Amino acid sequence: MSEIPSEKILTMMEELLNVASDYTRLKILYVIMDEDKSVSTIVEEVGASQSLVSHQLKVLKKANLVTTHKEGTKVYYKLADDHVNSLLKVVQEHAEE
Amino acid sequence: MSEIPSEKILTMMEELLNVASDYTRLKILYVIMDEDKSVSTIVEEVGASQSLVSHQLKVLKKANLVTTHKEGTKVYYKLADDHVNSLLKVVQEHAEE
DNA sequence: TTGAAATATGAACAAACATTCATATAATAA
DNA sequence: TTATTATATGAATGTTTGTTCATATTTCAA
Repeated sequence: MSEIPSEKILTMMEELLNVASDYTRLKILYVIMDEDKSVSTIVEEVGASQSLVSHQLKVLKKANLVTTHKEGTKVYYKLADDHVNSLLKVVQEHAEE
Repeated sequence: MSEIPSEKILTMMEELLNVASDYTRLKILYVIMDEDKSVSTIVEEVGASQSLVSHQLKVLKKANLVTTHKEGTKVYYKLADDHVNSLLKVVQEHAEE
């Protein structure tokens, strides 16, 4: 007897899934999964343009999937919490079958 | 040391998340979560137009998130497998905090 | 065979979005 | 200050997509 979540919860779920459902952002999330990394490192490892990565990092941050801290001129991004990990794991398992 | 999934896997993950990341489709998935239901029942319980529900059911089916069987004029939809449940659970938990 | 009920489909449209390009801002070093 | 490195931002654009409206198809009963 699972209930349908409230409109508010459903909307929040929709937003989270929307943010996660982009190739570039998925790749970013994996790149910073184990340790926080600077934007320039993320740009290298993701293999996308600096502008695109910066735009998408902003999307991820606005949705609270990542947090940041600054060191000098560099900005380090990391996953916000463990839910993001769980989400990626479940989706990856589904995809790998 | 989590590896970045292959391009193919990432694309599949992107597609799954995309399909899940819509308000109407999320609601449909919850409506048929416990038992399979006919389109007309889904339309009622979701509270969207028949056309919209039908279109979105098609999207869900194409992505293999749901399966169908026919009884007379009615078509019954149900969740394809348990991954869908797990995915919704993880996302819902994230949203509820 | 007509009619009604259930479901699917196609066109049309506005809104959302990913990406690129050019440029701005911030921090530091020389 | 000036130059350089790191990051962010804004405009522009082409594509995708959610929704509606109208209509088609299927199934079965009368």
